[in-house]
Amino acid sequence: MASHVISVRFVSGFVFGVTSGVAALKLYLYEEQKTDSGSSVHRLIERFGLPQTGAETRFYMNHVLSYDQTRRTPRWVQEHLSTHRLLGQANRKHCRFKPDPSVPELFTAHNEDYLRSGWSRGHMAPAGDNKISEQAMAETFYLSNIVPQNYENNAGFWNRLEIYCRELTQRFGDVWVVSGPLLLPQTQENGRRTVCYQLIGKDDVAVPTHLYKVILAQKDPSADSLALGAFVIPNAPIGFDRPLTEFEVSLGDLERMSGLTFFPAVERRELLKNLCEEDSCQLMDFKRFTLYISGRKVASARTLARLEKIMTELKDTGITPDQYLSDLYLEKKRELAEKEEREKKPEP
DNA sequence: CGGTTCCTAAGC
DNA sequence: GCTTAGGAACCG
Repeated sequence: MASHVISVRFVSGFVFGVTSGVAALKLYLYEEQKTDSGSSVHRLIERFGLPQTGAETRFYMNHVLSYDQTRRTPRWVQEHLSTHRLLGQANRKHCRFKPDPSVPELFTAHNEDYLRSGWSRGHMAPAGDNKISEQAMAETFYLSNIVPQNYENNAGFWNRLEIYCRELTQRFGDVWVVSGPLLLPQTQENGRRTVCYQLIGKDDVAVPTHLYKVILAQKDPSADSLALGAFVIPNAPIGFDRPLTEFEVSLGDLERMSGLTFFPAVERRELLKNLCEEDSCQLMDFKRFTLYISGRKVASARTLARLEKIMTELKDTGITPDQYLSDLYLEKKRELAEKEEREKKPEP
């Protein structure tokens, strides 16, 4: 009976996100008084309070997360992707990683923990999903949104997965994504199931063994058109020969691994379609990815020498520029030539 | 796009 | 004098 009331309180708190701790406490106490067993507990709580986990939901401009004060990482980060919000001029070069000011100093990670640790700072809500606003992008650089991530994985497979999520908005109107770290057990040689993970820095930031991503996509605003995919990605290099579907898991399996219930307000979960059946779930292949990265580099080139180096190195991989990159290159070349000519003239 | 490292100028 | 902030250069 009591557990039923508590679960209702939990769901309503999640859905509306406004149930304060005080209100929850009052409801809890009300239930206690009804069973006539809580008067001393009541006084205890009023006088000393109850332990706090810091796992409460934290709201930012374009993402929402729950922080894990034990691991100094998020436990989940949720965001909403739509075509218009992916447009904008916000630039990550103006952003800097830093401790989340809303996380108590005792429980926060610091940049020094990651420096020379062997692990990169991996976004859960990606910076690239927040080009619409400088502030929204800056908030994704709070370390509350960051986990220690393998360099190659971060720049490669995970990067391609994030790009795929953004591409999904072109075929589905709305995409919701939940991302986070996992500390999965491994079976030792003696057969014992054991959780083992590295801690880095003075703050003992936990290095996840895996990362997960849950993708919910909606083609049109009718409720039965939801498609969902859940993925568990090893925190290690993953080559272009490994398809995303290789890392797909059932939602139930991921929920058991993570201890989280995703999208709890979705009513008829059995009606959810499989994302990888509704869509390709194909990440960029090596050629397309290399062309894409070259395009980004060309766009950010500041000198003609740099520009030429980018194109030379591309051709060295055996990949010939497509029309888009060729046009981008020529435009950039013209722009930089003009700029360097202008800088040459006013010479003393 | 995802990152790091190096260098300089600002600021205490 | 030293530390910090931010831009430039570089790599996958």
